[in-house]
Amino acid sequence: MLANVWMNASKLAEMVRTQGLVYKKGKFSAIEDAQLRTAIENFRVAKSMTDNDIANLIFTKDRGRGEAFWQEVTSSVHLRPITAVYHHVRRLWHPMRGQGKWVPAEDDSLREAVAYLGQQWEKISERVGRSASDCRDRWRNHLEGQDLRKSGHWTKEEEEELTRIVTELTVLQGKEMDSEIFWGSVSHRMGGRRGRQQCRIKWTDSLCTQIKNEGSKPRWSQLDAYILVHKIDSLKVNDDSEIDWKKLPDEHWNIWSAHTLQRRWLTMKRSVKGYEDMSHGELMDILRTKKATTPPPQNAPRSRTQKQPRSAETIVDSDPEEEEELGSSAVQRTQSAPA
DNA sequence: CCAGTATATAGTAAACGCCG
DNA sequence: CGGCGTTTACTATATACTGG
Repeated sequence: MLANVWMNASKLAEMVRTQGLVYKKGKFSAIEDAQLRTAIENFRVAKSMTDNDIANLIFTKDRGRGEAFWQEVTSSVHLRPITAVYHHVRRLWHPMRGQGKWVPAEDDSLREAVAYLGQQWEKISERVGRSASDCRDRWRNHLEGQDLRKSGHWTKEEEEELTRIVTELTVLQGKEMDSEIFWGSVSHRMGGRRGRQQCRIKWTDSLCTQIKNEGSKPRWSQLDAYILVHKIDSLKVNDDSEIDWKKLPDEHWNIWSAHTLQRRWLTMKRSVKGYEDMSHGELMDILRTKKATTPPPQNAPRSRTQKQPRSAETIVDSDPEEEEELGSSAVQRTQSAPA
């Protein structure tokens, strides 16, 4: 069904409601990508086609001609709808993808193309030499309204303005401070001086975190690293690309944004020598021991720089699954520090 | 104890991506 | 195609380390 019927999103949603259909959405993991590559290669060999033939098949506008191809490829990934595979593969195989930074000449070319053609991104793509979605992103995120846009450090006033706007949109509506927000409109209400991504990152990583920590910036501690490693470990994923970062924090350990946690994970991962050639499992084995056996420097000189140490006990005893012998040692370490 | 240097972190920007 | 989210790269600054 998923692999054979082309359903758009609303049709899918309806099937979920009426038929109890289950399907997977969201970012494709590294494992799924590998499965897709294998399936495509198998198809190519079985039909004795060239890479070029495959590319033609992927990008042909004649949906009927590629029907068997898309069905077979889709069946190689679990619970993905054929429509999602179609879009994903076309992006992945796009000849103009991944060209890196835009140079000023390209920006000029894009401005000119938009002025001439309006927002016809496929046509613009041909003129500029970047994929249609790259052109659209570059335009809407960076070029449009660029004269208004500010970059660099935020002033106190800007931070207060953002806090006020977000508070109006969340707390004053009876919502959580870190609930979903339409960042496009926040950006608009900031007078376009800051873009949607600027506003979002500034809020989730900095201002919101600071408020949750009673007004002062929290510092990343060894305990946080410990919790992060063990949370990831408890997910039992095969690869870190399968982690849903939004689901990591819980009610007692929620001061760090998903974005921050991902970044922390990345640097932690890179700190392991030879991580590039390791499986996720091997990496976790190393990190589990590394983060469990390296206690924070005793009566840490670190704690002096920590303006306002938050209560560590609440955080620790909130992780019932993760205590065991390691958990209890973490409690001891941290309880002696603040107070 | 200090200066000089290596390393970690925070803040920012932007590429990359999925959904309806 | 417009909407928004996620992941990674870059860089300035803070912190740790080292030899003198």
